[in-house]
Amino acid sequence: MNPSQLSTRERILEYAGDMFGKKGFKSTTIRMIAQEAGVNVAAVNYHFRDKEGLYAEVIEDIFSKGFARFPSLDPKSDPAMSAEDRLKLFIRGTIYRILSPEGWGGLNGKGRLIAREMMEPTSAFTQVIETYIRPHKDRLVAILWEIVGKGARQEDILLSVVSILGQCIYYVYATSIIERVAPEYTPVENNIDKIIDHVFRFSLGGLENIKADKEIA
Amino acid sequence: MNPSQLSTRERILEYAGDMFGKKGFKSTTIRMIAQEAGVNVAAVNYHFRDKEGLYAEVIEDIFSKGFARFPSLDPKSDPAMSAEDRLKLFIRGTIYRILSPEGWGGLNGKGRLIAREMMEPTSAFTQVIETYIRPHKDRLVAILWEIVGKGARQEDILLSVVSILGQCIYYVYATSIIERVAPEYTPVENNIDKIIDHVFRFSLGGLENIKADKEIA
Amino acid sequence: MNPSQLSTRERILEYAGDMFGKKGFKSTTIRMIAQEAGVNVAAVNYHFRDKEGLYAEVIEDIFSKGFARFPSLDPKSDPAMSAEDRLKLFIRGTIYRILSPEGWGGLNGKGRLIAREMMEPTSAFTQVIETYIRPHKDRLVAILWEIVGKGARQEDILLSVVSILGQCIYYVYATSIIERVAPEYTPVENNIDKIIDHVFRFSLGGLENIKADKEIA
Amino acid sequence: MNPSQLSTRERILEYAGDMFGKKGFKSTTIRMIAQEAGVNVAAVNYHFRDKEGLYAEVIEDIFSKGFARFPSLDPKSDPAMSAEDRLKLFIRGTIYRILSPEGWGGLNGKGRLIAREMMEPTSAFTQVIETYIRPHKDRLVAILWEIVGKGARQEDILLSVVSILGQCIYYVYATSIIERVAPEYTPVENNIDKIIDHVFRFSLGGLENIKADKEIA
DNA sequence: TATGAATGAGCCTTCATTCAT
DNA sequence: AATGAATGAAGGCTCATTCAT
Repeated sequence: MNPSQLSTRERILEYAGDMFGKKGFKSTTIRMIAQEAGVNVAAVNYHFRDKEGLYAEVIEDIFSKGFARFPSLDPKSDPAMSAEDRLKLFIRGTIYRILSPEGWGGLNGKGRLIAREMMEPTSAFTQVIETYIRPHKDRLVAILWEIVGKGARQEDILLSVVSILGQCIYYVYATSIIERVAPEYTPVENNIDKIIDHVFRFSLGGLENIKADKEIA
Repeated sequence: MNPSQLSTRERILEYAGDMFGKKGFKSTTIRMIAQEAGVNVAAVNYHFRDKEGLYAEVIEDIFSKGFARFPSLDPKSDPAMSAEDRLKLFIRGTIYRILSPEGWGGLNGKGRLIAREMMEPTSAFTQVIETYIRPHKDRLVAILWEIVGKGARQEDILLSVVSILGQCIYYVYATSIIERVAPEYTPVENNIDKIIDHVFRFSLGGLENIKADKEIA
Repeated sequence: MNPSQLSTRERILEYAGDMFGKKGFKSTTIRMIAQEAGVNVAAVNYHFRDKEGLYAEVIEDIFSKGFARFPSLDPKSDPAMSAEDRLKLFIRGTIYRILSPEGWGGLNGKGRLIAREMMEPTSAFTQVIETYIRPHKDRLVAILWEIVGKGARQEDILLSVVSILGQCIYYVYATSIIERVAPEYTPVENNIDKIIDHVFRFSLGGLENIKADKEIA
Repeated sequence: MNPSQLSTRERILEYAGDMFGKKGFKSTTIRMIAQEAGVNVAAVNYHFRDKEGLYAEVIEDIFSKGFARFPSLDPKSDPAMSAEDRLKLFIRGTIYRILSPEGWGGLNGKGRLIAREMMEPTSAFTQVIETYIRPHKDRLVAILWEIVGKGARQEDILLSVVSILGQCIYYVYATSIIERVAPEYTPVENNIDKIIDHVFRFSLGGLENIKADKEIA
């Protein structure tokens, strides 16, 4: 109700997101967060029960905001749109969400937090998977069925889902490698549209091959 | 020199690899490693100077063994082999290295350690990039030039490298998600050959599209 | 004044008694009390100034109610009664007060609180001693003078006071030991009348010996 | 082995005993103990695992030393001794153990710690009961059977055990009350022999009465 | 009268490291 | 080469209390 009360809680959440992202759960101390946020250590425990509680809210916050800003299916898309066009929108949404500064900002932003969660999910994450990730994946599956055709094998669809998402996400994971072996493409954020185009084209070609194989088989 | 000295050091290295992989650098305590290895805590500092020193040796050890067992270019390949065939060997080597139990065993093995290093490289990793990863990538680049043709844009080649490696590595990163949303494909290790086939086909299709675009352009 | 105010205050007092009894002063937190009582933490400080203030009121409350319900000299006794009979009434009152569920309920009730106070009296207790315990003891002294005879030594009287009260109170203190080494007598509350008889008989015998010795001496 | 190592551990144990006795488990901080003992806080955890581990060793230490110095059956006693004489030795041993400065020193010494344990036993205490207290009680039971005669009821024996031990221990528990209402008998330690005589005489009289009742019944 | 928010002090514990042996 | 003892720094958490409302 009172704006200053709100701001304490919000401020903690904000700085906690940054810090958890930069240093990981274990290396982040609530003392540091409290200091940055200009509040007492005990305030963290007061508002979020414990460090894990804070972490869980941070994760939930990031996902809800990220998917609100860049939904898995762009609202601009309409049913009349071709499956290919919707695939492009899907890829665009995904890459903007994970890479752009307005989204999770890649490995140097909140993206690192998510990347870490994917590798070693905490209990906070299992809920996130059901709420955000599974529906996200289901939407991609639906698009791929349309592109590859009803006669496709489910296995090929699922493996293609991985192929497409893997391409997108690798730009987050491999940031530090890209910085070293292909510095001309960093910061990755500057090349988002190029990346989107490439992933779309590459994936379309890949699906074409899947479709062809299926027909042959 | 003396076998018991060697074995203490080696034993520490062995258990440290497991533990760092399972719990991360910060959450792994040298006490735990020492206990598992049956040695005194001080022995770790004695042999590796400090925790970071031990970690660096673990990383180097994993990479040297992993690339020795599954080189980026399978020695069975020969220059007469087609670029496509060499691409398949490359993909096979990569996926076997990161996913198979004889390699890094994916996210449940030492693969987790490497995944973590990619996300937040320590000083130990920068050397590893130069020694193992850059040559690895260069080999893939060479293969792609052959497949796409000399007239391709360098940018397309690099983005395609990411597309291919991203597909492979996503199986490691996304293990926990796959376990939840597509449990029928876990453990991922059981589907290695299926995965290799798919990634190869999908990538070949992708590259086809890149090549076509180039020709059009 | 207003009933809801009264009830808040009373409710805190009630639950505080339970909790202080069960867990001791230090281990009882005002948060726990507040939660059980369904009031805000700050209400405790508001009504009782601080934790110690609450504690002092709890102690006073317990003593005043306990001695009101089971006075040291049963009102049924009258001056014409023999000293022996009054001793029995005294013992009965004491044991019922400390052990019976209608009294302090022994070590599993508020008795524990009192036991603790005896061992480590807080400032709240010194007043209780003067108000309740000293008169209680004085009444027993008077009875003993009558039984042993005016010629007794004061010292013998005082030591006998301890002998009698010690027997009674030991049933409270030693509850946990009795539970282990003589479980057939637990819960002690079920044997109150047996205990009263025994303590009376034993004490009468003891006083007989004191009297005899005195006469010899 | 090394005297200074031994002394660190021993020194902690010593000061911990004092402090736990004076302030109770909860109010005693390992910081205070460490400071008094002139060692680092972490040394406590190193040697005793945690605060509870330290406490358990303190308790065990106190009991083993107390019963070693003042056994429940004085070694001077021999089988030819009369049951009455052995009762006196038993009472003497008990009271010296709990009250004398060479023993537990009453409520101002380690006796307070034990008193607290009796009231709210920790896991450390249940073992102590079996090792020290039950055999202690069994010895008293044996003596009482001899004094009261084989025809006595077991119940009377057990209640008499409580009557005798209750008298002894009350001097510990009620120290603070005695200090106020009968200051001429404090410090209680100065009157140990008087107390022993009284408890013995009083108890002998009590048992006489029990015996008589039995015969009548 | 009563409360939710916030605080500051303090506590137990963990951990990497050092040191004497 | 290897260890047991000991340390200092830091971290998460709890708790009684205060304050503005």
